[in-house]
Amino acid sequence: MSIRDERKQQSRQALLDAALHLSTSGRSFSSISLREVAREVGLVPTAFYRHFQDMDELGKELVDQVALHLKSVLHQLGQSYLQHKSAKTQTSIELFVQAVNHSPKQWEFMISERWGGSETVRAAIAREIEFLIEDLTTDLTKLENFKHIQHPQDLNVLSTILTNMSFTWAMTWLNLTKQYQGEQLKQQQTAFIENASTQVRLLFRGIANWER
Amino acid sequence: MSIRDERKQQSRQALLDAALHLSTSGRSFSSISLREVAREVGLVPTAFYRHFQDMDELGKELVDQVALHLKSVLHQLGQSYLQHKSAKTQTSIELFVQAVNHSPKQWEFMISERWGGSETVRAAIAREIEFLIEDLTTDLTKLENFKHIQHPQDLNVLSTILTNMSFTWAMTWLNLTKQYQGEQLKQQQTAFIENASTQVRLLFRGIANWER
DNA sequence: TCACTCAGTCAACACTTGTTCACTATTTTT
DNA sequence: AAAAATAGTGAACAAGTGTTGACTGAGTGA
Repeated sequence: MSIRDERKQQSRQALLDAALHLSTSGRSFSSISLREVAREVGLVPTAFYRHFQDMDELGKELVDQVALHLKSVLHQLGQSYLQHKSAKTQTSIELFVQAVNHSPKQWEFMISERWGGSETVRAAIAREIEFLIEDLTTDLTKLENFKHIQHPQDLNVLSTILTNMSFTWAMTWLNLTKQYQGEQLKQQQTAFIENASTQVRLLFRGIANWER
Repeated sequence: MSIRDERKQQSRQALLDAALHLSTSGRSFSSISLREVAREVGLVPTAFYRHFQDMDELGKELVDQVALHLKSVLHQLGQSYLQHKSAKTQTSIELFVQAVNHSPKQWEFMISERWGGSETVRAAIAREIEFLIEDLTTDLTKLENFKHIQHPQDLNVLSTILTNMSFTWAMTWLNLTKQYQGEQLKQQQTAFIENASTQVRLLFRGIANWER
């Protein structure tokens, strides 16, 4: 890649990073301005147009990038679940919140903009979530515990629940860090993990006794 | 109430209605302006200050009002569930989406602003949702099917799941109406109802076989 | 009846927004 | 080495924003 293309790529990425940063600092993507994003990376507003036609185009690109990131994180998470044979549900949840802690902005963006104010971003996210659910479904097919499920669409239902619930967990978890601190935070966190674990156990108890 | 107070109340309510309308027309609450709201009800921007200090205060009030509405709708829904003894899960879901259809803007506001761009609105909604979960928990206590649940916090977990999932259902349902139309819409809708029903059955199968 | 309260008006302010256009300076291509 | 391409600049625009202060006039209470 030529020097110029490389630098352009840097600026482009800086704009995307700035947008992600700004729209996960208590604001929403639809309420941040083109000028703010440009200012954040030390660029003049007009330079923005060298990279994106408008904020909507940046938003679409940002969704793609964030979704790609989350997908790899989730895949990694799934692998480490398969590795540890007799994995307890609680440790699974702990691994999950650890993953959320590792890239909080990506999770927050994906979840809060899912029903956010930008039409195009919403559409892009909906598309990515469908893929996510699809991927999870095929992963579940390979698990020993679900061999007794006859109708494949039942696994899809489970995948849908798990995905949606994990989004709620992630956001609730992140909110804890914002609301509490110190010892009280730790208390709330362990309480939450216990709660989420029970949710999963409840769900898997349903699966174990499933018949149409 | 005096004539003047009555008219003031009308304007106040008109402002709240306008805000709800604007923030559920593909936009978000944090991206609508004080002037827009005033303009929508045919008032000069400065008149806004006779009713609210700023948009945040209006937002808090709007959350209160919407939450009150949803609470009554949900209570009514719960009652009609208790009335019909052998209620099938599918008809329950159908009643639910019917309720969502009855006041779509309220549902959309509550759900999309739950993780939205306004700090104060988010806090207010979080508070209301906690109450909602609490109420549902006490309602579940009275149901015959759950008498075997020993730990009361387990019912709270179930209530949490149901509440969060119903939010996702409501939003997914409303999105169908925006994405499809005609015969294809009906197809998607019945498919969704089937899907959501399976989710509930899965959950209740877990409850039926519950033990710590 | 008459002074008073106050919801709504009007004009003005300082500021931010998206977008245009002509420009500069550096890299790439010929 | 000359010419072309282009990321970033700078000034300017029309339009929208929140908030101020002084006003008007219909309804209220003495």
